[in-house]
Amino acid sequence: MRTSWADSVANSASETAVSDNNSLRRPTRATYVPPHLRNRPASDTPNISGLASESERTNFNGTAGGSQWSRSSMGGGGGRTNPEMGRQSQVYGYAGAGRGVGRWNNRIGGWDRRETEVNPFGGSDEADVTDQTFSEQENSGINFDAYEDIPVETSGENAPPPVNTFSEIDLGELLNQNIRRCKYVKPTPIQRHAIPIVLGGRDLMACAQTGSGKTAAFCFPIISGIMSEQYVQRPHAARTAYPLALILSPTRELSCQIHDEAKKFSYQTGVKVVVAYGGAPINRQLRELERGVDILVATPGRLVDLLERARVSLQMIKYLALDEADRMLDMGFEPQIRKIVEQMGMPDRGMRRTMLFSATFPREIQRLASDFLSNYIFLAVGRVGSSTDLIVQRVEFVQESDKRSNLMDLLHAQRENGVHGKQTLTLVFVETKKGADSLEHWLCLNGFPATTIHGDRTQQERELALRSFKSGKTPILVATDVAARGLDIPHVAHVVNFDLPNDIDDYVHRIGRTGRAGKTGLATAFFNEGNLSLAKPLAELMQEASQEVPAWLARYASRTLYGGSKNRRYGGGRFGGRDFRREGSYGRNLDHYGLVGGNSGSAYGVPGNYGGGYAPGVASAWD
DNA sequence: AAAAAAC
Repeated sequence: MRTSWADSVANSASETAVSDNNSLRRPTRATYVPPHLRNRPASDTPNISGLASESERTNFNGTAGGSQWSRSSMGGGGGRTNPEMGRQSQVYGYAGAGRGVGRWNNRIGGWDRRETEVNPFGGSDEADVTDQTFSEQENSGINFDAYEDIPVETSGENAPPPVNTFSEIDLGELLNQNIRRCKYVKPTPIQRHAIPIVLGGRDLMACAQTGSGKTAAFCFPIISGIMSEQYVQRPHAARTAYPLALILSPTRELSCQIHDEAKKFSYQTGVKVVVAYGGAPINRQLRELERGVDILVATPGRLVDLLERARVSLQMIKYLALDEADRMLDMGFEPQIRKIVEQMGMPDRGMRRTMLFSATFPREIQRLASDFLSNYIFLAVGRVGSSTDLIVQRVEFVQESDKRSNLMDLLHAQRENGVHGKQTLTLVFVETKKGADSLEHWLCLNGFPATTIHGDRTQQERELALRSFKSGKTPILVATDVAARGLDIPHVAHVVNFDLPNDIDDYVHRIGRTGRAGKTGLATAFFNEGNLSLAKPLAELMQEASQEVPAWLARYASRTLYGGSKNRRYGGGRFGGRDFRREGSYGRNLDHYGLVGGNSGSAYGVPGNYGGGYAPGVASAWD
């Protein structure tokens, strides 16, 4: 039987007192103090247990808490009494704590770091939270009824059902407050499905379009889970940090961005988020870690460093999330990730919750990834106007030697058509770091303020470049693939693939830097004989996104002999991936992703505009 | 073949 929340508070407080007297039986272990109870003077103890009585909790579980949230955030529609709420509250043991903490925090001043916590919602910061700001998207004319038609595939045993509103999920009042502060009115499709799956204790491999709210989808269950697990004990070694959750991403800037988001979601919850990445002074990161960490956001290299110095231990990890998971498991990263997950003391799969997220998930990477997962749910979710619908894609045939003058033409046209007062940002992708520097130099010489971001620049230069671009000071950013994934840069109107990538997945991620937050975007690609291997997948992708495929590109595509193993899912499919575990019965010739939808399994939601495959030779689950 | 990721 569970002890009550009030008991646990009293227990932790008294055990802390014992520990202070040096008479604890296990001197290397201190009782875990829940994040929201830390740094609390002992003299306040009597007040605590009195606050969250059993009756208050019952009251909260029944109607008060739920309807309060529903009323303020959902209008009248979300206020129905949900018979499941009581049960969920029992399961997660959180509802009562949420209310108790809220009142408690009002009474007690100066005991918690929350008093000095910088308000991440202050000032202009608030305007930055637009990616999932549905009120804004509604204003921009998106038809939200179309969400009903979003193709969703879930596979795996007994997937917890999706929810339609945040109020159906018992995330806790403090987190709910932050969700409101972020102006998230309604969960995005990936959030509707992913959050119940993880809160239900299941592992997850999730495939969802760029800009569809993945960060919140893995942060919410982590934060909620950490707040509701009151009885966890963490060892304390003087200089070793024991995070409960680890979020890994492939670039430093993306880790920073996730950290910033996670700070918003955990504001005033007492859940501590720390970021660690290379290229920045390690001492500041070490100090932050020493002050305590619940959620560690990191890039792999720096994390390995910290683990080898024994400044971080993964022994207490309860949640592991890999963002851009397919990149994290590709050839360059996989050994490092395997080391972190399998050889550095992290609890085995099954003893932790593991979440893998990306917009793309090649089959061979899925196979690798399944090593890290336990009886997982595979989830593929498209979204309204999947980013490729919001993005107009153009391909021009441009010889290598003509690329610069062609870019110049684009930029001049843009400058002439530009609306004054409205910042137009252009992101130019090139293949190499040297190429980035040289193109930036040339652009500046020719009167176009540009900057560049790539792995040969110092971290300071990289961050300065990103800031300068975001602010519009240098409205052109020349980038390598370091900027291809995950970065949420508002107001990018135009992505130019000056050099096309060799992998269609990289193309998908690159163009996903525009067309965000319900805005439309333009993506222009320069194609020549050097990109022949991309002809077929690119033509298929464009066809699938209802883009105009130039006749010359279609010819290249049909001539391509490559087909085979590099064959992709875009021909005839919609966005999304397919669970590689389900491919046995289809025959091995199916493209390496498979397709969302089809007539099998639990897939549902058929978009009305499906127009058939581009290339007749490509297998489709619809055929 | 290139890019990213530690000092």
